[in-house]
Amino acid sequence: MSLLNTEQQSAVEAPDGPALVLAGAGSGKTRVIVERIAWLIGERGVDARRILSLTFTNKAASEMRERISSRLGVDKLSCWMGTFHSFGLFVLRRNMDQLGRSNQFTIFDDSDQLSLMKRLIKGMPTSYSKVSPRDALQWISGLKQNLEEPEEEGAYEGEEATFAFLWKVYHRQLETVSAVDFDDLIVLTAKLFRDHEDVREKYRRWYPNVLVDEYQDTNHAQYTIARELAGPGGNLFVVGDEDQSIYSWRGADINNILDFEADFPEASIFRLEQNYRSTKSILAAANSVVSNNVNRLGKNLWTDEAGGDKVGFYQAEDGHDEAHFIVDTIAKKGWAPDEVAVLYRTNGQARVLEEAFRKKGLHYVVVGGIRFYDRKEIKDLICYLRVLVNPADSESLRRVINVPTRGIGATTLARLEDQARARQIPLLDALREAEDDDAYTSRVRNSAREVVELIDDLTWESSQIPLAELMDQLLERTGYRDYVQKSDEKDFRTRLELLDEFLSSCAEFDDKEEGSLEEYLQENALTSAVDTMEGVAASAALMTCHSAKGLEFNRVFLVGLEEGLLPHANSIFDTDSVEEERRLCYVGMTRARKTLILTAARERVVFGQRNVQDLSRFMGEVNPDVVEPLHERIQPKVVLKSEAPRADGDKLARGTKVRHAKFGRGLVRRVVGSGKKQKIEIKFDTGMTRLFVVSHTPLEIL
DNA sequence: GAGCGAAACGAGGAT
DNA sequence: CGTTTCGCTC
Repeated sequence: MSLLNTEQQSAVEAPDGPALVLAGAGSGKTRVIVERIAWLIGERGVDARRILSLTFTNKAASEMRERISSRLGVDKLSCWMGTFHSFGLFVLRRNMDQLGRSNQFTIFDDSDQLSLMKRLIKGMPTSYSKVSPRDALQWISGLKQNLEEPEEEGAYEGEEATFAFLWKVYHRQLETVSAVDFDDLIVLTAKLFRDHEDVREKYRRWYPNVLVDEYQDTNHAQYTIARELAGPGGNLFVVGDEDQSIYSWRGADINNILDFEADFPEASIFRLEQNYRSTKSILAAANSVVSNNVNRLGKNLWTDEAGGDKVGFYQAEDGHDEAHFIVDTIAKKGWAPDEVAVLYRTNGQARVLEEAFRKKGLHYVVVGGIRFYDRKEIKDLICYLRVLVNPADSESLRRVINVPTRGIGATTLARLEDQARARQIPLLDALREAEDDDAYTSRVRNSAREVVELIDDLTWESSQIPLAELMDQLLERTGYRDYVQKSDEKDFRTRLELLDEFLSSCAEFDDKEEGSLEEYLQENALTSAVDTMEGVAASAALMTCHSAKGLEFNRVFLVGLEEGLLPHANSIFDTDSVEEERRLCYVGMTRARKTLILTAARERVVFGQRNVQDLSRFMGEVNPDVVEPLHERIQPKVVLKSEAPRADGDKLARGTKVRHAKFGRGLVRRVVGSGKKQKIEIKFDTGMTRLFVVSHTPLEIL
């Protein structure tokens, strides 16, 4: 193992008290934390249990744990390591009662939040304006992450008055069903530490050493947790890079890092500017882009590495061409797929790339996008399990109360919920009472009994039998497999496989022989896409720049360097947002060790529309001395554009008979828009109906 | 209440 | 373009 350089060494041996390590990309900041913890334990004789290390993902935590263990030569390392969210969960499970709430609670993910908010908006008094559920949640989340609450009634006008109203009913409902959202895991913990001295003192004494990685992406509530734990002059050791702050939309406050010196005047400050990851060319390219940001402390990364290959740049015709260029390059260079990453700005870009990888027969994994537990089938089962653990969770019960359909439709559900609300009892208990209530039809009463018995039996069994067995029973008794099979004839196979996959994940949990059903659910809620990335052998990784944070690869393709994509269209009117996009671009570029290839497309299909794309401003900022254009094609593209007769858009109207070069005769059903983007819907004689962009469709008017 | 097709809607990044 | 909601029929 190579020795640490002088800067790293002095950071590792920083004196007690607050310390800020400003560490550039690839400067070994994780290594510094690893060595710091090893040093605290090995040299300073600190009890490992007294160390709390907070990371951005659970994967980062477990990797850190492994490195420290092998560094110290121990099997089991008893430091507490994990994300702020898992730490919040850890604290709340033991102290929620201090806040007057049950220690047993469900964690709501964003789809739970969204459906709850949608319903709350529907049920709002008409005096409030209609708002979008997403906007409402965002407004609420923005306040929460700053540990703020809405001001008194009357302080707001228009939309904000509605948001403030929703803030109240939203949280009232969360409390009623004993649930917390992701923000609450942080916010409630921060409040617990801030307002409850006994709890704070307990944890402060237990964890005199607090370390925070990726400090630039902490929000105010997370900062409060760290500050309260460490106390004035405490051993708070934070590591971050202001150039990699890419989560302001999630409340991350870059000022936490910019103001550290002001917050902790006695803090030791260290700067790590030597990069050990990338070649000179890659570093020069990345530096030349990020140096265009005004709002930064400013540092200049350097490296002893050789220049390496120049940074490649390929401007493709369109998204397909871009994807083919990538797979062709991988094949031509003979790169092992697992040393390659393709990084993009939006998840939507994965589709075309996947297609190309499949066609080329290259193994790949898409990291992120739709999570496994977000799939409808899995979510249904999770909701059943949630009710077993938390009978007050009426939100989860209402989702599955009629899944598979058992005769409790919207009207009955509304009646049951009215009952529950009037009597202030959970939905499950309202269902219990409906069993014997003549006011309901016998069909409903039977269904109610069925659900109640199912929940009661499984609740009892959940403490007796392994989770996989419990799941089996659940599937059996609900007839869920039949339900899936019947509901959709086409892809029921994949969906049944999904169930099997879920069953094996349950069996895996059983094998670990620790933890309750409750912990299983909570663990799942906090598992990130990157956490589960490991284990897929010999595959290229396809992911967003955000997901790639903290990772590194030998070969990196950073794709879609176009205005509107990177920088994203929603950011280009605001200077601060453009700076964040630039940092995101920088993060993407600095993931590369040996090869970095940038690509852009001249045209791209966005939202089903073929658009002409401008080259990204960031591409223009890359130092041209280190760029090599790759425009000579690997396989000369055969230009075979069929010059089928083009229909004149003006003559197309509803009812016009047309002939499509590929699909044959049909009838125009509707015409949308005009000019280049005009679209028409055609119903063909074959019975098929499709939508076309007129200017790109070989059509003939009959 | 269930089931189906049509219409409308919304699409950034994620613990 | 894919998903959710709407509105109709049985």
